[in-house]
Amino acid sequence: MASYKKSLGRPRANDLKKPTEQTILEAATSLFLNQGYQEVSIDEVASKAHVTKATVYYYYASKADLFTESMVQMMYRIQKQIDTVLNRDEPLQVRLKEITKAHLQATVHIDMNGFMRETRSALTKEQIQSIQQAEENMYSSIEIAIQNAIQKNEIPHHIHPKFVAHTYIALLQVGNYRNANNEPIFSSVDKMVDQILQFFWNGLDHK
Amino acid sequence: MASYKKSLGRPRANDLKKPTEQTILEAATSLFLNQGYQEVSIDEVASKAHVTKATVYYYYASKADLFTESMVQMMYRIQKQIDTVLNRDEPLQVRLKEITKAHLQATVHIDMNGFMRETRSALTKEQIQSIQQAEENMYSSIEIAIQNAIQKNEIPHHIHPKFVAHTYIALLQVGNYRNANNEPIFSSVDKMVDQILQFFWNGLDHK
Amino acid sequence: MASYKKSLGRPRANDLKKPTEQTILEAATSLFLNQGYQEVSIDEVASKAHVTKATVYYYYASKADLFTESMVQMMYRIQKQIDTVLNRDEPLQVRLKEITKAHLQATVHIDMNGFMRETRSALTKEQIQSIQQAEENMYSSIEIAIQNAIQKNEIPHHIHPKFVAHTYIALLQVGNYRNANNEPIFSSVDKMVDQILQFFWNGLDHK
Amino acid sequence: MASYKKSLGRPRANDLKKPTEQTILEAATSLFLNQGYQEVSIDEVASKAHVTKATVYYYYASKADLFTESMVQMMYRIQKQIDTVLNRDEPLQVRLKEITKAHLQATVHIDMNGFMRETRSALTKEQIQSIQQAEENMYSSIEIAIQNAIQKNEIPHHIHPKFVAHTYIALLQVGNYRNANNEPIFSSVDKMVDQILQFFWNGLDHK
DNA sequence: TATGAATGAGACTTCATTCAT
DNA sequence: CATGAATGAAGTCTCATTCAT
Repeated sequence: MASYKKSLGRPRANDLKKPTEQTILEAATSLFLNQGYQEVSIDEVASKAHVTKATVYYYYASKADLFTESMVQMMYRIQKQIDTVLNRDEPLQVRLKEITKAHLQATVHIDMNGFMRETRSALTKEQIQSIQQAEENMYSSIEIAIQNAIQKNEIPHHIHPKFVAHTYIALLQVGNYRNANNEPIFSSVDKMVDQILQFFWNGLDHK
Repeated sequence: MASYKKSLGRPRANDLKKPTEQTILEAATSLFLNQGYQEVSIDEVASKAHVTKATVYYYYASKADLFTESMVQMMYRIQKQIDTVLNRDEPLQVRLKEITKAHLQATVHIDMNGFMRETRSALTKEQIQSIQQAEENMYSSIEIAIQNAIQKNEIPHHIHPKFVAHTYIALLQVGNYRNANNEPIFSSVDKMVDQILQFFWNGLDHK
Repeated sequence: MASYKKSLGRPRANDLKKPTEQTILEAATSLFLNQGYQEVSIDEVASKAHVTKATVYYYYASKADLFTESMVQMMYRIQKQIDTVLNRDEPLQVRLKEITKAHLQATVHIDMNGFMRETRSALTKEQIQSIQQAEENMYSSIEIAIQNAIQKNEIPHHIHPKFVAHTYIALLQVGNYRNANNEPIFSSVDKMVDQILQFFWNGLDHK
Repeated sequence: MASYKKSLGRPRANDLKKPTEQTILEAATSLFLNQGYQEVSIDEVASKAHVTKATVYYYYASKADLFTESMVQMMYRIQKQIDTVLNRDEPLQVRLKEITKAHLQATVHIDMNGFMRETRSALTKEQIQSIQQAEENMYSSIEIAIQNAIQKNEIPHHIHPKFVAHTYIALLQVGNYRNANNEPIFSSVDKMVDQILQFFWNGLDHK
């Protein structure tokens, strides 16, 4: 099915070819994020990674496995990126602004809630837990930043960090909304970022 | 798959029975909401509605059709319920509290964003538009309530009604979050409702 | 499924409505001839006859029945037409010319051979025989005309009437051939008719 | 439906075996010729080729594809056979006799006209053209032989080669006719061959 | 390491037919 | 006379998975 051809013999080392395993995972991640679990076929993944279906199975025992590893790796990467920003020595407001902007500019949006509904019945309990763990780690990063900000009196003491972390992520989704004509709520990303953060910051401040 | 048996031909009249068409639609709605488009098979819908696959096709030309009509009808129903509450002569805060509580207690949560990713490629343009239209109508209801509240000076003049409407719905999603152990953020629904509304109300109030 | 509406009540007698049964048969004949047995669905027949599927079944016990009656009636009609011409008091050559021309101008061509291959397994033995009988009657008409022509010394004595009758029908098929671009062998029907008859007449004349 | 069992995965190599692809094509050809397009199910083809339905789809993307390739390959084979005989250095009459006899003895008869009516709506334009092209190639072979015979003065100059080629094939069909009792027109094949050729030869000779 | 060949299970869909009204 | 509602059986096609090479 795949018509892609490789030249014969062992590939030269300086081809700086990514290991096949990683190539496959990246192809899978992108497809799963854009189309959802069921819509993506192993053939599609294989074709996008320029290998054959059997090769995908050589590295990943099942589609559910491939999905799980894709999601976990992706969330891990996002978490690292968030962490990098959050660990800077700047006011929380500044750091969140950067994260918010980055998220709204990315083409790929995470919305695990919707994802899992479709996927749940195809995964084992362990696989579901792996993914949810990775998701919670993402939330935890933000939660910790909130807690630190509380200690630095950047935000009120009485707020609930976990709730606020989720609130923040939920507000990000608003920035990704498009109506039937594919138009966002505000025409510029910057406007959107400002509105979201202002709303979020106000929301925290309940005297 | 269907174990329920009926004999061939037109069934004897029975006034107590809901029309088959509606029975099927309800079965479909519930399944689609819980499992997503791809995970639900027509056989499952049929079996849940106590009819055969062929009967489903007698009323709905395709799975995509059935899905579209399910979603549109469902969102229409939700919109009506929201409208009923919103049209009461009470402070907005009181009315939103009721809606929030109702939503968090319902077992079914709408999250069209995630839904459509999975489904997009299976639907025609017209079908997608139908669904998105119904979704926008839901948001509009809230938007209008916001606008009315602005005129009554219940909330500040400078806020953006559409943005706020989306914000509100996004916050509702937080109330539906469950972690890997299926635990919500707060143990009681009432607590959750209060927190969401307080955050929302604060968020509006940016002096 | 059929959206066609009739006005209420018993139709007026002077509507000169063809009896429903015949309307259905005509719709069926035309569809079967153009698309073959399997390609035509009862729904299509019903829709073309402006009745519902159930009405078709009210008059014809099965699709195979409907097909059989369609074919038999059609061949009977063709036979009558051929007979009318053949019974005239003119040279055989003149009479055949008329039949040939009529056949080549008709949009519908009979080719029972091909038809029956597709249909055989769907019909009962009796139904197949009915159709083949009707077909043979058609051939017989021509055969008899040949025999009469022999007695009138219009054509040689030693020829085999049945063989010649089949030969004649086979040559008619040549006139219906269209190549990949839908072009016939000769550009005008008259040219085709002349060539076929000249070939046929020569063919008979084996001294 | 298929009762023949094989285990999953790639089968052990076995040089004696015809390639699966060809086995399937042959099974398909025979079934299509005898029963027509619609009557043949992929399951039947698979079962006749001792593979599963999925294997058929591994090699042929759709039923229409399988049909197209079957017909094209079959006509190509017939054309080659005809060519082999036609290219011999013998009088045309002798060569046609051999072809005629071979055709009447074969169990499989080509009658594309009837075939295509039933099939047209299931094939793409390209597929129909492929088949018609293969058919025309068959006719061309004969046409060319006719033209050569004209140059060698074996048959009159004034005849129209394409028309005559079609005439010849049409006459072959007469030899395949069977009445309601499955009896041919003449009891022996040799008699039939003689009659057809005599008629054909006479037909050509119109002074 | 990588893959071509094959399969089993299941999905969507169509359609002839039946039956109470 | 005519039909709306329902079904059973079958058909095409997809896809995750397996296995010998």
